[in-house]
Amino acid sequence: MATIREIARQAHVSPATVSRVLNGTAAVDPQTEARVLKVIRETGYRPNEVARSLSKRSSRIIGCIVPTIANPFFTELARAIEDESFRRGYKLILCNSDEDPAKEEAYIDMLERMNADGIIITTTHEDMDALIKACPIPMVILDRAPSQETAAYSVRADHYQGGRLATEHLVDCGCQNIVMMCGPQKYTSAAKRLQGYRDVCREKGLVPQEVDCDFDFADGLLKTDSLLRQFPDVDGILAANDVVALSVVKVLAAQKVPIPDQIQVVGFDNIYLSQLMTPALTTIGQPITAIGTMAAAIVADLVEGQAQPQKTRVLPVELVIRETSCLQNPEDKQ
Amino acid sequence: MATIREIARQAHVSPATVSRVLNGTAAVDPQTEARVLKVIRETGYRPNEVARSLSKRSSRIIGCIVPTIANPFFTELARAIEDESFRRGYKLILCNSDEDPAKEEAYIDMLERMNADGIIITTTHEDMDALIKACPIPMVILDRAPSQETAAYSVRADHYQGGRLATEHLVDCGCQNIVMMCGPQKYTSAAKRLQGYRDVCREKGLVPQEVDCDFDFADGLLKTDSLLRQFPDVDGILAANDVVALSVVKVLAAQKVPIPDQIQVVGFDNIYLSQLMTPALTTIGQPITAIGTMAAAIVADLVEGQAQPQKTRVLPVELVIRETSCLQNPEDKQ
DNA sequence: ATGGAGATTGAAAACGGTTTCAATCCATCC
DNA sequence: GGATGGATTGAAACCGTTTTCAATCTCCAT
Repeated sequence: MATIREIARQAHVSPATVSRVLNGTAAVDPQTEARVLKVIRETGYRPNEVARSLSKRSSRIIGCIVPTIANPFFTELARAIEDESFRRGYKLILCNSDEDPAKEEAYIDMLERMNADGIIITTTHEDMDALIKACPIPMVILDRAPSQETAAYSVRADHYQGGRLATEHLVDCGCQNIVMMCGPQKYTSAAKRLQGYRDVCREKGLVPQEVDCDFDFADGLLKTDSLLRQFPDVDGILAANDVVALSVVKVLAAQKVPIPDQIQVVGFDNIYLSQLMTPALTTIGQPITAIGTMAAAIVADLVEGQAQPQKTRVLPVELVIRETSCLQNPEDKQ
Repeated sequence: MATIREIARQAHVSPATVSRVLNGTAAVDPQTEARVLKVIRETGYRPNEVARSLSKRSSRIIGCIVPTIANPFFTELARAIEDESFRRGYKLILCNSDEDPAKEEAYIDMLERMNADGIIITTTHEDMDALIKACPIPMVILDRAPSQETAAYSVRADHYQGGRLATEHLVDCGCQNIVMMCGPQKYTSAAKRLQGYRDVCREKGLVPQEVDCDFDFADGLLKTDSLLRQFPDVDGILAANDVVALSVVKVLAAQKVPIPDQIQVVGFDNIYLSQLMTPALTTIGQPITAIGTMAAAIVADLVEGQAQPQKTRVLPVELVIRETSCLQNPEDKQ
């Protein structure tokens, strides 16, 4: 691989001049420029990105850390982030934390040492604030709410409203015995949804019934099973997310419980898959693409020194009614 | 961020010595070492990875390029690759080519310029051989077969055998009118499966019936629809992959076609999702984790200068029978 | 002719590590 | 007592860019 000095030698100029034509950082005589470009073209020279990063202390790399790429919600998010990053001229490094704070820290450390320009992270750390404070480069929090004081940048959907919408919908569908499968409460997203559920229950005079559940298939299967045993009269299930909802539907189908006739199910996220399942899933839709795009745009702006006026962006959710729930007809009501 | 020279100054040694204790590349006096380590600990010094890469012309980064992270097959593969890479001390950069050869080349270019140590790629390039030849760093081809001459490293499942197994299974299930939804024939994986299908058809005296289909949900929905119109008597569908099979099942369910009673379906890949669908999918299982682990192990070995004796690894597939197919009972046979 | 101003250019110093090479020190061996 | 040799160490070059700073050149107004 040729170096810039080699190009300079062949074009009878200094490396500085080659750098200038490469980056357009200063005017160079058109004739000289043509000569340099010719040599570059002929040799197929490509500047070494590492040397460039070292010199500029910037790599045009954005790191993205998610709990797990196995959840389609995060891969769809990552796709949106990548698209926007790419559009703005950044490369994206996608990292899996496996919900392991240590691995998460290791990746942050790695990214900083690679001169990454920014980090977009859905942290699983209990102490989000410490993380943010310790990070010397722009960071935006995805899908989680940092505590007020840190005033970190964050983009997320309105999970509280989502919890409310889902619960209200099940009530509208005639459910009397709604059980919520709560995601891990250390995540603000899960906590907010639960809060929305509880508030609606109180308003409607229902007693909240809750089951803890991780955000994955395996635990979804397990917890659905125990849920059915613990609450034999359940007629509505609010799944922790779509992936869990899929497990719920799976277990119900295996037990020949008719959906939505006996039990109605609502998911959360509206991943692409939710419309392809059989039956198609009623769910709370997050604007996944908008969240990802916005997060990437914010880091890019920060990297380029454009201060963002608004630090916290909470995007609206929407109820998407499909086949796992059924609005009660007025005449059915006694 | 402190530099190595700063540490050297504080520890009253030269940068060379600090480097030596950091890397263990040469013996240093225990007392000196202790002094250096103390300073490192106190300052929280972390070596700059970029400078290190530049100097060593190696970054301990492995690039992984897949067509799309939206297909769970590739995310599961990526997870396995990441785990093995991580275990061997490499970072993984995951890139989406979107099945766009230009984007693919751009990523390869980027990786080379970042001093990536190796590349694992599921290429969508028609001319795989040119790609491989042009790449100055270790590369292993995933899920595709390079042409004999290049003798590039590759890891893949036995797609031909998979095509055969699936077809034979449908025949065993009593299907007389099997239609294959072929993936894009420019991919050797799709071509091999088709070949397996055709061979079994010939052996069994069936006439092959084929429909072209991309490897994604959207096209799966579209092509299932046209398939049903084109072949009204179809009683067995061989989907291009599990993702397409999911679409097939979706369309059949929407049209109230009973599965497997009227039409039986077999997928390909055995992604995690296939067991969670309703009905659970009969499919040809690829050893996804083994493929990923092996690919990562091979690049790592190559990077570390251990020549691999065997360039091509073809791993076995297996038939996984679930609910979308039904073996014919002997007594049912007339 | 002279003095700037502005346009081009190159030398050299970064950036923050690693590595080669030679120097120094000290113990050991004839 | 001097030669030998191994263990430690540091100076300096190097990796391949960018960037600062000063030098040179050109052109034009005075």
